[in-house]
Amino acid sequence: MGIHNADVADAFDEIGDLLAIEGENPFRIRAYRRAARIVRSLPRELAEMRGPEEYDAIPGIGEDLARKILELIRTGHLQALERLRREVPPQTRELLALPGLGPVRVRALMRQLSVRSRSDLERALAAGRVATLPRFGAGLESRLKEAIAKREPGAARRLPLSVAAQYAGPLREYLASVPGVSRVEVAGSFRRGRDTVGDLDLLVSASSGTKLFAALKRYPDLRELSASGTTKASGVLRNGLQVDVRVVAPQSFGAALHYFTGSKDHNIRTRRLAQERGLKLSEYGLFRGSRRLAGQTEEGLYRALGLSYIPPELREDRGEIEAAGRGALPALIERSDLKGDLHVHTNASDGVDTLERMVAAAQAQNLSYLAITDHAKHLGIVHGLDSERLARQGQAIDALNEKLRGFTILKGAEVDILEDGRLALPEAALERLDVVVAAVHDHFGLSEARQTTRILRALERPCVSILAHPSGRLIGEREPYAFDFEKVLEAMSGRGGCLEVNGQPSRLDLDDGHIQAAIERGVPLSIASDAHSADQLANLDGAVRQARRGWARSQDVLNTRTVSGVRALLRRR
DNA sequence: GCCGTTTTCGGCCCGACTGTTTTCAGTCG
Repeated sequence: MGIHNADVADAFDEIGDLLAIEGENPFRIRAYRRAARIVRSLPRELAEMRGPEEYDAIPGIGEDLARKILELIRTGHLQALERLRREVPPQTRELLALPGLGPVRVRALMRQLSVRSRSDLERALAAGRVATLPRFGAGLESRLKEAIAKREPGAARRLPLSVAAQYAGPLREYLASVPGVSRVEVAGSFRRGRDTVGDLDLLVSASSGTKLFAALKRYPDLRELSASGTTKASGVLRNGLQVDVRVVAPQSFGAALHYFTGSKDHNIRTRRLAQERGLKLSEYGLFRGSRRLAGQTEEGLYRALGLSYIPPELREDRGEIEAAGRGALPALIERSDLKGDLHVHTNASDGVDTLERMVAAAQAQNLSYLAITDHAKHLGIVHGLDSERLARQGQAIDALNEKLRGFTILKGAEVDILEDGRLALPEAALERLDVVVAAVHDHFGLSEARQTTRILRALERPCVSILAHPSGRLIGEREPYAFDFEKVLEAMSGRGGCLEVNGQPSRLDLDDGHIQAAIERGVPLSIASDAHSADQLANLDGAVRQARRGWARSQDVLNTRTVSGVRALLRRR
């Protein structure tokens, strides 16, 4: 059916907003918003699950929300939401996104000036009626006029992590060069390695906040400084990226880093844990009364809370706190665990570097094998290899392998899965390869049923070793195509072979939730650069970060094995 | 609305900044 987790999350978010405008109990509102976040990042589709009992088992989803999920999936509607929409005009939600407007002021606008949309607000502002309301003033009035005139949509869109990194690096270096600054860390979702970043959170250890913020104000790439106190400042870069800078003393740095890294849900959980033990956790440290028990380092903080150290990639309140309490956190994979890369291109197809240069780059990256997987010839793929060119590349690989010591090149190809599930190369050509990477590159708009059948049919071919970038998403550009991931997992767990974690910054596909689901089903991962040039082998770093967010350990990943181990596993089918 | 070694009611993270303000509410992260 048509209801996806994102639809459920959107409905809960809308309920949360409308309840807030109504002035409901803040904790009830938080429950809806929290449930929306949880549902949105769930690795499995709710519609595929058994029903209310299974929903209720998800932490943060209780009896009531389980019932609402069921209602939405069965009927496509939520009576509670429709009732709310009759009480609170749904367009008032868009007012919440404007700066300085929260539920209290939106309610005042609605009740006292009959403002129920952005255009209503625009008229009320023009008539000079807004500043007359209690707790509204001239300052807020002009800020709102400006925001509406600029047609600011409110919440700025999230940038891919790799793009945010281009701005975070220079800003960090700039702040580190300010006199009196001893340490600068980029925290927030950037540090947690999320695939997209909404703003940059920088934490600074410095003798004086005001001096630092004066320097920040002179940062050439800064468009405006919107708030600046003694310990905290906020601004916007020229590209629209929001930046928050916080200054703390060294003895609080660990606690502040923890607080500023988040996630929000992880912080709330750890603070509650402290509270249950009669302690207080804030960005200044962990305290019993006025005595500081920890705070200089994150390690010390977790230790004092009775938890093992939780790597930032896991801090999403997805069970990491419970696991850390039991000492049962996974030993996450690290970049140095990777021994090879099973998906790269050369200038034989659409890459830019030669076979030799790709091999040299892999050696420089401390890898001991590399699968060359140029595109097979297919409509729309430029310079794709046909059987004959593939055979010739195979000879070149044999010749180079002769010369190499302690390094092996595997023969492979990235083969299109055609619309009907056939592969774009004949069986005879595929059989001669060590690694066949299959991928969907067109017809993204097929129905879920047809797309799933297409992929499953390709997976019936024993020669297919790896399903590359399985969801087809391009961050910020293209949504994943519709397909049933559960069915793909089921097929993979029966047949062997692995799912790829593609390191191209705009792909990072599988995402973290899918990775976790694959691991739970025992489906191995291939962590791949999909490099189209020698320097893109560095994509492996991003793919490892993504895999860590999916709780991946070294043993969950095929290419942490030696080349003979990989060969043995690929040959077993 | 969720949750429970203080368990079916009564709690629910904690603090900074702004200006609506003259002692604090609202917003934000």
